[in-house]
Amino acid sequence: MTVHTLLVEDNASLAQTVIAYFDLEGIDCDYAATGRQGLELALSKDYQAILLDINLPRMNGLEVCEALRNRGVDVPVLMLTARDSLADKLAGFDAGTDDYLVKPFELSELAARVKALAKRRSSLAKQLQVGPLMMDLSLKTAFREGQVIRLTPTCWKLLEILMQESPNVVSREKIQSAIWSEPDIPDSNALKVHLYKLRQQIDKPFSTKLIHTVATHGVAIRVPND
Amino acid sequence: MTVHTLLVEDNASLAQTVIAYFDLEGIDCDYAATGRQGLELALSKDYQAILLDINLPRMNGLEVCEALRNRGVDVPVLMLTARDSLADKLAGFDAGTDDYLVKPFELSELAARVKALAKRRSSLAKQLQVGPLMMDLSLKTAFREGQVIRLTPTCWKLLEILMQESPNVVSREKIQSAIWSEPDIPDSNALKVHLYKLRQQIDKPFSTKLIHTVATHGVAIRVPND
DNA sequence: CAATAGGTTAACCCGGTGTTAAAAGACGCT
DNA sequence: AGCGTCTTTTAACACCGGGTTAACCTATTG
Repeated sequence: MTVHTLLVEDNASLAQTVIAYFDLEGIDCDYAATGRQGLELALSKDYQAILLDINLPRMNGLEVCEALRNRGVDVPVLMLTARDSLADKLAGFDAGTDDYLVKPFELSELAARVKALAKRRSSLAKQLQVGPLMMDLSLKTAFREGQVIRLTPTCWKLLEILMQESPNVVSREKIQSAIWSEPDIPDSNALKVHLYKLRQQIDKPFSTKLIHTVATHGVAIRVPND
Repeated sequence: MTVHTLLVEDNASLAQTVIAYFDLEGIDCDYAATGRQGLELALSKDYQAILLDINLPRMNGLEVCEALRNRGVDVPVLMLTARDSLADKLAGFDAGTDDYLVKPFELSELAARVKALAKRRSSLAKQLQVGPLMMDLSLKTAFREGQVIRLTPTCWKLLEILMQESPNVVSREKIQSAIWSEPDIPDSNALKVHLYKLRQQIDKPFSTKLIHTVATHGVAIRVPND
């Protein structure tokens, strides 16, 4: 069985070397040159492992990794770093990295680690995160600043949609059709009430509000200023 | 919600198979047999994803993709390739491809990727920019020199029209029919007032003015001297 | 210097949204 | 089935901010 991976690396010649070697090892490897492009690919396809250079144009490797985790992608990530500093490694694990390798490295070692990673799914659970808010999809539990948040089923769905789209604004129509299936959308102001209850749970007890209504456009969940 | 796609493929029987399968998956699919025809369709309609065969008569897939990008079309493109060579993949990303699939492929996988692409497109940050002014359509937020600009719904629409047309002058009639739908266009000087308020937000706090009225012709938003 | 296009200001009105309480419905338990 | 609890929906109301007006001001042009 072939292994499907994604390499995000701005040094084209290094990338080509790695890809050529992986080819011999039976590892299929997609390639992106920028962090942003890598993130897009990682979100659009299902890889068994992702290799991220730390230094990338547009969006660095740690940021890419964090963005992936925030959207619930739990593919194993291996970080490639030129700097052998402790700070980087720690930051890497904070961002949700599974392994790292310091440049320069042996191609054979890289291949071995990738294969190892591909075998085991990332140990991290599937979860969504927006600032201090965290939603564990497998535990079916939401937290803010470590505290458990109790949510009714509809509020859960509502929050899930908002977090998936975060930091974008979601139109009320979109929210409705996501919560209720077409025919039985409530005719009155049910959504308003659920939104209100959600706010009670998520924002009321804390100082910074995360749920924001954008007049006529809809609602967004995001950390302010961002 | 149905997904609208365009398939450009010269092999008619393969195309038919794909179209039939997509139908089952709820994916609406237009079809073109040549690159040139595909390009025309892609330019005339608004698709959520475009599937391009690399080998096409008249104009190959990469060329079609490049032509689309050059004209500012940013619809996600998935390239279908028979050759599994690195060169092709790289050339594909150069041309602005978002994803690719090597023939022969599973129909289910193709459908999955198309759906992923279509979804990503809608959540991808689309934004308008004019000099220091930036409008993020997904965040529903406008910035000037990094600062957030607070806009009322009508001012938002107004700015959107101006930026879309920038640096061209937009006539007042055009603005009106864009903001209000035909029957309920205000009879008095509502537009003047909104324009005024927009200026307050966008130009007042800064040294260079971006909104310019061109006597009797209308209004334009652009960086001066340009 | 009049005529006309565009800019400024403030007042009023209306609609979208937030809030609250109570009725209706779903669900598990005995 | 019947009870109690929790959730969802409904309805009614309060509130605030944006939209529209109209009236006045300024600039430009023939």
